[in-house]
Amino acid sequence: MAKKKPDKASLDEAAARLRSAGLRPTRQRVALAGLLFGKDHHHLTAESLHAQAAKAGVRVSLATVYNTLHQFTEAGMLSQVVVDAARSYFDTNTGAHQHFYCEDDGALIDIPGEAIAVAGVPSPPKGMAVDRVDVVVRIKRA
Amino acid sequence: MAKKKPDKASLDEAAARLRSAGLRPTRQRVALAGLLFGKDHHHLTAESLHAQAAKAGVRVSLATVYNTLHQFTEAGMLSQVVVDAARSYFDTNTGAHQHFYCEDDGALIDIPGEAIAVAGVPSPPKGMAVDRVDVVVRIKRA
DNA sequence: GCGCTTCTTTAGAATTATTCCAAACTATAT
DNA sequence: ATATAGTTTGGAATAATTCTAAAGAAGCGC
Ligand SMILES: [Mn+2]
Ligand SMILES: [Mn+2]
Ligand SMILES: [Zn+2]
Ligand SMILES: [Zn+2]
Repeated sequence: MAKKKPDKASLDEAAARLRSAGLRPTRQRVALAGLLFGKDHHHLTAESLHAQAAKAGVRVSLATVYNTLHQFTEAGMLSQVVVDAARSYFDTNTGAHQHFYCEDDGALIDIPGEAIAVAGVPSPPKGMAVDRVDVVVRIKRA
Repeated sequence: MAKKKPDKASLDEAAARLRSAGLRPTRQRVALAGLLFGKDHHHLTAESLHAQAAKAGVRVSLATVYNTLHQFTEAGMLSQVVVDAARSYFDTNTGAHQHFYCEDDGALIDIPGEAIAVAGVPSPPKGMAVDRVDVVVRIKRA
């Protein structure tokens, strides 16, 4: 039997996490949090999470998946990765780190934050502050 | 009087450039090339170029603007900058360089290639080769 | 220039990702 | 239990981009 739904413990943990983010632990949010944070870090899109939820037997509308992803991002539980103009990726790894992006198949691979060093970033224009520095290493089949 | 259309010399130059890229110098392509390459490097979107063309009295459909931007990019005359999931930016600066991206108003500002150094990029997975390394410095009003 | 072939342009329809909306729910506080 | 404010949802609406097929223009040999 495939392990489809996250266990109760991780769901309770998810509910607690939501409460402390000021979000009501609704059935949908708890279930999505369970799917997102119960396992290793990974990358996803609204569509892929929606599909995963369906596969796990969780009924959620796509609109709610979008709402939830944005709320979780707002709350710092997810980060957004911009690598392709056509799709929005989200990342359960919110620490400072970078990515390989495979232009052939759209796959994202983490590069640990300590690995890469960016030097020489000029100071931003007056009145602006650096929010973050994103590095995308675009790769292709050799 | 505002200088609307590029002068004849730069249009001839544009036509030559197109021919050597294997593209027929049609009225539309020559005009767009004139708007794109006659001045300093800059960033643009399909919509903004389409609007600029209209203002200069050049009749071109939006579909042709999209086609042309892609063909020019293919030919190495433009590069594409991915910073926002909602819009596709193009850049007349095709040399190696990086960008500030202002999250407040969507403005792009060049960072010279020599300024930034990225160290520690791990080698890509077997069979893959690095196409390029993009650095986006996201800034916000302080 | 003429005719032929091939490439281009274009209006408008189609596609895709995402957001909006208003009505039907539901978590939480009292 | 009730009331209230926050949530979910199906479906419509947006917006950027691509597709289609028909009409137009460029290049070539004559
Ligand atoms: Mn990761
Ligand atoms: Mn889109
Ligand atoms: Zn990541
Ligand atoms: Zn640039």
